Amino acid sequence: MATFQTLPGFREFYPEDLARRNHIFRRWRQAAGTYGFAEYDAPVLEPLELYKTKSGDEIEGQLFNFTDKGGREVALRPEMTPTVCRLVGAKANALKRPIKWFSIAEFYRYERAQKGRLRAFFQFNADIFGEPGPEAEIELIALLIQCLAGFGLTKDDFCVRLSDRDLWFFYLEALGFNDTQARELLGAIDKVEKLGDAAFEAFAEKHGPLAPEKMAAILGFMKIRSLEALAAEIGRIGQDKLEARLGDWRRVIAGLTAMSLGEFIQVDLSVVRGLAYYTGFVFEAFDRKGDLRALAGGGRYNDLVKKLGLPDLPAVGFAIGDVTTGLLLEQRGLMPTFVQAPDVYCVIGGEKERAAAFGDIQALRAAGYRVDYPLKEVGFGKQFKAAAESGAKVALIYGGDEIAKGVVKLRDLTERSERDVPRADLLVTVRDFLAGA
RNA sequence: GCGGUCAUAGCUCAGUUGGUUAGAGCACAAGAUUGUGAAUCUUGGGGUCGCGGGUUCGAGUCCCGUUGGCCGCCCCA
Repeated sequence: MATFQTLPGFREFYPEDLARRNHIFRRWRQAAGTYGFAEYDAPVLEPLELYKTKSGDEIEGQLFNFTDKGGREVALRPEMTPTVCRLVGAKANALKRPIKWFSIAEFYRYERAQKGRLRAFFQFNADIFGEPGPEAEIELIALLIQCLAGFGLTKDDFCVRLSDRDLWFFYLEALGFNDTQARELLGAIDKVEKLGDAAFEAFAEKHGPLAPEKMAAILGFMKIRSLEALAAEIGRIGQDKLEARLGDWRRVIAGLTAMSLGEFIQVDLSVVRGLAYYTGFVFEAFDRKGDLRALAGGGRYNDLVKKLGLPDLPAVGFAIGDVTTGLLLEQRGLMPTFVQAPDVYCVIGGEKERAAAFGDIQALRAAGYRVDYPLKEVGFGKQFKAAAESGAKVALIYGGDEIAKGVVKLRDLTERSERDVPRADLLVTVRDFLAGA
């Protein structure tokens, strides 16, 4: 066994693995491009303080962090959001609005690896800055859907659960809770799916038991799964803030429906996400059939840019990871197999013929064709076998007889037929052959 | 950080109540083969049996520890 092992939670990408990874990246990049998002990148290493400021000191336990030789406390990035906030914030006054940016980058988290979660992973991040209205949510959720639908996944494979922290705060306010209590209740709501009623025990210990009718209202609000039911409940409460917020919901749903994406959306107020920095809509993409963890997640974070010491800038964004996406595609049989085949494979008789072949090989390569040949002199039998196994459509045979006649034998590896081609016509003949094949 | 489970060749695995020099298939390489295809035959390389310790005359096999994979808990930006 090897003396040095790969670090836990890290992956190596052998050619087949990298081909699959690139396939995912290609689709994401394509989606972002068609939605008018500009790609950026940023440092892998950042000041530790950037993440502590955003998420609190406890975050350090989940980071790959160390002190560099200059005495700086630094960390490998665990996410892109604070970084992109800094990039955008630094030039906020000079950038055209809306600012629509995306990136594909590797992230590092010091956590125990398990299914769908590793210590090093890639994420596609997309954000819109400078647009406070729900139009930004429409655009971003549509992009999120395309980031999965681009692989052939349909509304039967995944859905986007839409929720809203503002709506919750207004609702809890209407029920008579103060801001501190509301935050704690949201923490409990986030855990109800796992813990059931026990999720509210911590709240009850601090603030006294929940009145049965309020508990029932909260549990009922969580179970809302349609815009109609939401409107009905808000109408029952009759509070102005809730009514106004319902208007934003109608716009988001209407917009996505007009994009023919309505069937991907699932109203689900049980999604609140643990992160305290989200300020409005939050959304997560889920596998509809399987038991995978969340495929993607995002939401609005209007206060974060300012919190990082930058201009006040509304923002909404999401991230989707390569690990769960890859698992889902494998499960659905939507991950293609990739073969790296040359267009042309050259069979070369000996050293003399090699010199002639090299000239043609380079000419074909300059014309953009993928050309391969045996590095060392081997028998014809082996070479023909290698040519067939390479996956090339055509073999060019450089034997002593051919060179003497000024021709190359062109073998159709599919049809197993051969013909002589004057070397002067080789480029044109190969081009026509490959174009016709 | 906690728990379960597994670890023999590049891959899939076999390996008897502990007993000689650890095997097979696939894959890879060479040859049969100095001009024609995934075949066949022959041959070869490749293992400190994850690592370390213990029991024993003797450990791939039993015991303890440890590292790593997988699964789950905590967490999940």
